[in-house]
Amino acid sequence: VVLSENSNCSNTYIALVDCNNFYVSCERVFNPAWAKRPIVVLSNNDGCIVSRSEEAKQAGIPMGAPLFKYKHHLKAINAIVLSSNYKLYGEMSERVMNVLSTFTNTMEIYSVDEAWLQVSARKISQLEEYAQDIVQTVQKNTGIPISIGIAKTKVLAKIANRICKKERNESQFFILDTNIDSILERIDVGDIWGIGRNLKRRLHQENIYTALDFKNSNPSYIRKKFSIVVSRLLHELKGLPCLGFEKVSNPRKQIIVSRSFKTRIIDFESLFEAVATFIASASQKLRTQQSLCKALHISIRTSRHVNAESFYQNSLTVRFEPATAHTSKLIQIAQEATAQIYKPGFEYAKAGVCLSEIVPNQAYQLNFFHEGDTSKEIILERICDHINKKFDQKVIYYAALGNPEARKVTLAKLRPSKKWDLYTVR
DNA sequence: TCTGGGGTCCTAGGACCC
DNA sequence: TCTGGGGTCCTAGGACCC
Repeated sequence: VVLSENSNCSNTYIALVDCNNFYVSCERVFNPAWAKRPIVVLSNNDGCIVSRSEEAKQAGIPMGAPLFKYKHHLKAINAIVLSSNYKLYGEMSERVMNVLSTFTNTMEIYSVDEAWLQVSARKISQLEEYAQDIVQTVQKNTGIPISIGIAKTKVLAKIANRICKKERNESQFFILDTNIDSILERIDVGDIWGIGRNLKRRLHQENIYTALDFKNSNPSYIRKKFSIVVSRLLHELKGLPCLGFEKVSNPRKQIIVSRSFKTRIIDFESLFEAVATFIASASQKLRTQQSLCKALHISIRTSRHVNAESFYQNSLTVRFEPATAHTSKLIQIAQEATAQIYKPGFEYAKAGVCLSEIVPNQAYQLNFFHEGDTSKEIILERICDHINKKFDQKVIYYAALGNPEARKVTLAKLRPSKKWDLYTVR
């Protein structure tokens, strides 16, 4: 366990800022009339509910629920049902993060709607003022409501944030600094950040049910019985910071693009067109972060919700030298890989690609016997990326990606769905 | 009929070495 | 007959997160 340098420094705090119902809140910024309406935002292909307004939560709509199970319920409560618009959420996220960055020197963007801020304060009243100021500024400058949890460690700040959201004591922040045990007593051990389903079950076997039980457990026993990961959580719960700050945004170590299909795919050609489309998108991300990759993983599968005989999934990882970020090279590799795992006679529901073994493109040592991406290829890709970005859609693409109109039918995520005409669907 | 997508980190165990 | 005790590197997959 590595303790941070400041572990004994009593005036350093960590603030976790979390946007409330982020996707729904983004939509409301541009449609103020929806302020009090129940709203849900759907996943790709309009399959699941991934964001809910407070009103929708109150009405009993669960997180992650498949839409088809709740359509009557949503109709009954006159909910607004929206397809997701990730471009919008990405831009709103950037605005929020820009505002937050003015409040600290040390900030880590943790997800699209969350950030950690390091802050020092001698008195609690200073922290309260600080939190209040952040809440108001973000609301004023972006229109997004946020909740803030403040404590000595990340794990405790997560708990503080959770209390703030669950118990909504009017203010939009909560500082967890005193009476910590009485709070931990009320928290289920499975609700601690980092404790998932499996660890919860194993902790229950050790008679550890609440966060307080966990905090009071024997650290060396936990380290032996579980792992370094769980042991760190225990120290964090005790107020000893073990989880550091990632100040710079590191380049991705793997880039995944995967989708469920709108309709099932049977033939190899269509399946490969989908895979090629994912490659094009993944390799563009790779180029944007100025990296190359040395491994490509392809996976395909039929629906999980079918009987055992018609279920099939397979995947394959291909390694290659030299490293590349070139779409056409990756498409060639993907074609062979897909052919190897494709089996006719199945109805494929999902496919994905994952680029890994990623290296920075300047530092990469060319293999003496192979040519890397040549400068002409690099320039060609750069121009295509630029044009596609400028026109905000795929204007130039490889023929392997298939007919874009046909692709829309299988992969469309923004296609308005007529069956929801009672709702507002983008 | 209809069930998301994109990440990180860690560990166990195999292969190999001296 | 008797069969050590380290160590490294790599990878697949588990577990967790939003």
